[in-house]
Amino acid sequence: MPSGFRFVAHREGGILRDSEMRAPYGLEIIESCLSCPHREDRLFCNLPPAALQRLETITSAAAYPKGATLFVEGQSPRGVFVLCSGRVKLSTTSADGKTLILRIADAGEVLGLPGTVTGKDYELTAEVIETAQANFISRTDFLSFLREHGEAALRVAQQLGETYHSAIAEMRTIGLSHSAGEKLARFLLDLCENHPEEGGEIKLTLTLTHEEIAQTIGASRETVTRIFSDFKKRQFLQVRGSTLIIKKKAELEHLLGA
Amino acid sequence: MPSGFRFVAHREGGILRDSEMRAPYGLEIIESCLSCPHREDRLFCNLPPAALQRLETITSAAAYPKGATLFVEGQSPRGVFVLCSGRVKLSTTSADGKTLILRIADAGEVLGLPGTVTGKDYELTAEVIETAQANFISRTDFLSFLREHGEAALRVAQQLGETYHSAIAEMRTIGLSHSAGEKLARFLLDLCENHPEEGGEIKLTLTLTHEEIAQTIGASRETVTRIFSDFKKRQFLQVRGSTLIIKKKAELEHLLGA
DNA sequence: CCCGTAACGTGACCGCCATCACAGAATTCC
DNA sequence: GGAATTCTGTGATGGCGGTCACGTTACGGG
Repeated sequence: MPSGFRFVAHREGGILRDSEMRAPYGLEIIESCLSCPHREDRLFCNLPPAALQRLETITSAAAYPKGATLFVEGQSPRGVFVLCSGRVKLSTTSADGKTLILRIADAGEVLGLPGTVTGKDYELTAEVIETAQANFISRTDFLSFLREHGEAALRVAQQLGETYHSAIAEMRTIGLSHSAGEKLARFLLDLCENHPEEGGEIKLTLTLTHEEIAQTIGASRETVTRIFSDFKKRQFLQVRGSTLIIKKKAELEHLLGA
Repeated sequence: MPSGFRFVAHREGGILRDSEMRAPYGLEIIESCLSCPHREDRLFCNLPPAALQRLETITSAAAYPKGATLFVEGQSPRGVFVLCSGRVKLSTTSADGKTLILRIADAGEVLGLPGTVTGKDYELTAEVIETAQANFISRTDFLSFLREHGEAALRVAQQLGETYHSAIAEMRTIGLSHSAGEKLARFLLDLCENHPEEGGEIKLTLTLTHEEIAQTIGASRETVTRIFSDFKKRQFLQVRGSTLIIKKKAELEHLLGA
């Protein structure tokens, strides 16, 4: 179990404001699940009050610094982590040290779900890349909760389905591309999905290093660097610090066909 | 909807033997879910009788010849297919016709689950490669069934978790290998998992063509052929018709490290 | 502010494997 | 049983990209 694991104080009275959450409990931002801003749109939305209260009692929160690992590939599943804030890198590594990044999880996602539900070992390693707050629920508690509350089990199934979707998407970029340029183009276009186009260009903040991008698309760090400068030269995109501006999305899409 | 879709006659009386299933109903082998040999060890095991009977009413069975497609990538999800017998190829295709095979589903598996649960389009194409019998359950029926029977929702979550596992495994062979030889070795070793070793060798029946293997591991057909003959030359394995004998599993494993 | 480390940029090399092209073998199908 | 189609085997070729090597830039902490 990673160090720095601290249990959340159960809410004792009325609803607390964000500003009140800090000092009193010695925890920052960590708060009751009931008032979590992600609750509504994620895993445990619209559950009956009884279910939410039960959830409350089996949940414990903790803060993890950058570099901490929530769980490691091959471990037997301890339970799930509901990511409240921060970002987590999910990866797998081969015997000789080569690593493949599957995805970067954002706030609101539930990590360790497949392993926890099936009982098989975690198949990925979860490493914090941006200081994170996560609520932990032990496997036994979680499973009995799901058995008691069928609605929650259905939400879990949906979440798993979406995770599967994203895995397939990743497989497509790695497996169906003819060249590294195509892979990177696919990767960038995937990023564009959730960002609006304005004035013919799309602005994104890309916090990943070239190395990490390389591990995501199955290429070497050097090629990623080279292709990026190629794309810049061809005016497809611009990079300023950690912000990336896609200027010619159409051109990138044109790389996919062949 | 594919042609050849026929509804199963509901069981009217006592249990029928396999031999009795043929002529009377004009259907071969297709029978009630309640007596399906795969029921116990798969998705709907140990459900209470009420749930099973409800399941019975929303299930319709059909036979599909080799080459038929159950559903196509990009279609909006109609529902799930419980594969009673036969084998189905699950694949995805890029714009320029290159295809990637994710896995071959065997009897007992449930197909179309992620799409049906999440409501997103099917992300894969399901093509029958060995004449199949499948029970279809429409999306609306299936979802209301899951809402009524929470235990079933949990089983669905588990099934999804396992599917995810196998997807990760595939990603590892495609993404973490340094050479095509390594990919093929990984592929073969995966096949060995479910087969017992006897006398220092493992016997498998491999019904896939070189082309299909190539599409599974992300390589060209020719390289698969070449590496196979290389492995034969090195006495790692033997091929007799559609049976494949792994003679030196250790040597194959040795290829993975580097 | 300066130093140490991490991340980025770039050149040279060269091996693997995709691609093309075609020839046999083994099927399936009339 | 012969024709057509699909599958397997093999050579030649060329380019993509992985790897090594090193220089430069950015960043963060004492």
